[in-house]
Amino acid sequence: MFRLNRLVDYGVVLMSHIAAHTDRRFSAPGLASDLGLPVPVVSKVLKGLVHRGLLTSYRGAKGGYRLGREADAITVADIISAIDGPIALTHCIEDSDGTCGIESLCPQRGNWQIINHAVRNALADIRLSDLTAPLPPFFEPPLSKGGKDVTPL
Amino acid sequence: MFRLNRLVDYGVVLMSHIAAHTDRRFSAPGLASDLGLPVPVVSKVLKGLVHRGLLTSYRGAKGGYRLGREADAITVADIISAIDGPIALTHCIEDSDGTCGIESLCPQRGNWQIINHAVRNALADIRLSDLTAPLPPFFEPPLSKGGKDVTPL
DNA sequence: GCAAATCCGTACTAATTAAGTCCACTTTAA
DNA sequence: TTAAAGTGGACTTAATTAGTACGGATTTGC
Repeated sequence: MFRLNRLVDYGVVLMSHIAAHTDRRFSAPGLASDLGLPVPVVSKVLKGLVHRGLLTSYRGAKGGYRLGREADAITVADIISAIDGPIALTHCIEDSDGTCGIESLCPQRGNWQIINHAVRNALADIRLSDLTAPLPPFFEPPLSKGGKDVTPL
Repeated sequence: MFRLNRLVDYGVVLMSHIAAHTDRRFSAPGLASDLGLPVPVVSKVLKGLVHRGLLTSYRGAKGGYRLGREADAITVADIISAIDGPIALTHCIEDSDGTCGIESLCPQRGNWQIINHAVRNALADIRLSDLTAPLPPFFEPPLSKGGKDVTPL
């Protein structure tokens, strides 16, 4: 179906949620309950985002995550490639192990680069700050009652 | 890896090959041997392309395939969606079976539409006539044992 | 009219990839 | 010191994709 995989889907949702409250730290369990997803899954996604610097993590009790840089300096392409690896629509672009013997002669290579660039550029043009829809108020954790999810900074 | 599936890869290669010789009909077995792919696989891909009118098929002996319309009236988005189904990067756009209980309230929907549109537009801007690299005469297709990528590095 | 070449549709199996889980470890606040 | 967090890697299961098979329909040319 030519679609992003689910983890990327989660990633975008998580990032836009976190971006909506830059003054807070969000814990993995808290985010998981916000989104109704299993903790290990959320954790896995966050892991990738941290690794690429899109999120900063804080360990220990009251630890959690916040944006690694400004929301307008993070693009959708960044998020996708953090979780999913490089955005390469076809097999031959990404791996350089030389499985294909005819390399430089390859007549299709140019074609795929045209296509790859078009898509990459499209995704690199969308910033996190353009994705303006956070989870609405009624999805937010019950802060007043023990603040189980979101740790205020 | 956020990539097109292999059949789409084949499809683009097939289409650009066929587009390079608009005066010929190409049979499925002929194309398969040009690309070094199994006939049933090529056949499957061509099927989808015919179904969407990107190719016209001719049955019977001396039958085969040719472009269904001018190369500059066929876009990469057309090819992808013919083989792979609609270009919908995330799950919640395409199926309307209501698995997602919050549908119209869904705060992420708008975000995904931004992203989907960007990618769709990028792909719809690339025409088959822009993909100018046919298989050159000296191209010797690698002998395929099934899962080989058509597009070499 | 028949045989050969070709496309058509569907169902099936195998292979690959993605999704999700688990666990032992480290870090930090109280 | 203990509990609440993140980290990293290995693992299992689920889902999807790739590829195969086959019976049928259509056209050409002899």
